[in-house]
Amino acid sequence: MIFRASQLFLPTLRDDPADAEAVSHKLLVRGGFIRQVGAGLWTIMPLGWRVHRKVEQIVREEMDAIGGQEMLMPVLTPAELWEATGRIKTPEIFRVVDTPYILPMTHEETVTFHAREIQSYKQLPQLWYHFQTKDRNEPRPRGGLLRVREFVMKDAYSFDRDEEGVKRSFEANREAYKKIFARCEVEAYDVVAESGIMGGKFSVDFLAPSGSGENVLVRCENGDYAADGDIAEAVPRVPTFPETLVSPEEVVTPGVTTCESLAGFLGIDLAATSKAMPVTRPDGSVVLALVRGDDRLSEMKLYDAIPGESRPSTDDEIRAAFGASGGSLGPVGFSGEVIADETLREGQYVAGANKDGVHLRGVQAGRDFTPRFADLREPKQGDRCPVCGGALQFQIAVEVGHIFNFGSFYAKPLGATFLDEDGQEKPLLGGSYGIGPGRVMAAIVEQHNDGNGIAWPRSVAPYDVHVVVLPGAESIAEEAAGVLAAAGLDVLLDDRDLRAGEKFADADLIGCPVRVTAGKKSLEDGKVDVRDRATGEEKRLAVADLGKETA
RNA sequence: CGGGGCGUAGCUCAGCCUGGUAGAGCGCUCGGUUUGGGACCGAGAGGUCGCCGGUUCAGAUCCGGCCGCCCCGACCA
Repeated sequence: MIFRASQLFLPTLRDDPADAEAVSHKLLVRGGFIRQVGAGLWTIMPLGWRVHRKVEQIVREEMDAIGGQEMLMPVLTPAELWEATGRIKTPEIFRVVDTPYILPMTHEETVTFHAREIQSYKQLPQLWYHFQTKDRNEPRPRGGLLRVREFVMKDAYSFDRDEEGVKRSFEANREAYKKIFARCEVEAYDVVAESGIMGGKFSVDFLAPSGSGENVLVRCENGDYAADGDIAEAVPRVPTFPETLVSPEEVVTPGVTTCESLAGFLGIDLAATSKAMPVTRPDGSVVLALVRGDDRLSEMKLYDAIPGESRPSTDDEIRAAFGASGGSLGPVGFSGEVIADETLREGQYVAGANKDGVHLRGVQAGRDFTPRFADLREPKQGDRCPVCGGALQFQIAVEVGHIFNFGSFYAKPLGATFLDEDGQEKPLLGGSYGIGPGRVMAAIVEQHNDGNGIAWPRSVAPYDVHVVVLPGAESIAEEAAGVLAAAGLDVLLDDRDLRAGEKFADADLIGCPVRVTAGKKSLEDGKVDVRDRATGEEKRLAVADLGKETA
């Protein structure tokens, strides 16, 4: 089909929007793909919607290929379904005031409501999906389409009779997702997002390296390890220890309150010091967390390691529990629980002495204090791969997909059971699989752009070919567009009354994969310029040859 | 929710400190010259300076409150 730019709503901007930071945010707004309505609220404009629909179609085809059945569940949802599962207390849920409805963040409750019609193991497995609006009262939307409060999500739900089936469904979806991202030309890695805890539940994130995003992808240079930075098990370097002591020795360290200044003062390796962070549990007890001096404590890992809702201790609590203040805390002589990072199992470290201005050398776990060990450190640049010891790369990434095994979490409270072969009534075992096409769009732009604009992969480009019409060459441009359209391509025909430079700039910005230019030269030789947006390669082709060359 | 920043024409911004007739560039409309990488000349249209209140003869400007948006952090099935 041919689409005439002169008649389209294609508002491109010359300048970056003032409030944009992320490349995808800038380019999608400048190119007229999206416009902001409020914080985290975006209209996808006609041009952007063409891309969105192409991403959707790829997702649809791959979901159908693994037996997915498309349906449509309503946005407006009875709150009672969410009361049944306890998720009603989720703070991000929008409630519709003075009604018994909510605007849900996802559809597990609703889909499980329907799964109650499944009676027998003979009907399993099932895989259902829809593309539907999700509303989430995000505390902080950001980065254009990267994090929003309302968006269309493809969410799929599987139901199985046993763990083996769950695993098959999960893996089928994982493979489908890999194909989806490959077809969209998004470089994405599936990484374990959470493992082995909470009753066998697990989930996998798909992370796309990007110029901006909210996740950190940790990846081994040899390709045998990839993880979300939040949970990556990276191996830190081995410290250079000073000479071993038979028991801890006090050393006076006036005014030394940081590990860096401590290491400098003593002339030792920063990695041979330890850092203490006290937290207070709901019952008022103080727990001391210990990591190596060159590491950062992961608060997320720490709070995961302590049951209940803990928080950093106040100065008063610290003084009461340790008899010293912030910079001089240590595990020796502390009566409460100590949680130490795994790195502290071996070796002797310098730690605070619980006296202001004094530290202890030669402090050894197991001998001088008895900690509980846990992984508490944040992985960092320079760490090695836990599989092969290779160098780890750290990249900012966008979470483009998330697949989740939730077991009977929803089926039990909602009473979605089936009769198994053995005559037993059992809860259905479920999984959910989410992709946001809008976020995928943003990730594609993050990965496919240059100084002039977007370079869409062919599979998701808003139009296949952008035909630039220069003055005098109107008829040959029409002819070229006709040949391309006859070959089954969607053609954006830029017939606007603008200068060549502006049309070229818009073509680069909008980023259709192929640009065809018809100008005065074309009148002489009947040929047009065909330029590849991504590589910049240009060739001159006869109009009649266009279809076969660019299809 | 904590920290920082911003709000003036469709867009990007200046003016505010030091109160006195609201500006520039781009875009838009009309006319003309141009036309293979964001041209030029001329004439125009376009603004309750985020909102409310206060101080003042006088508020875009000073003071107070509120709202909105962006960035960092917390949070993120």
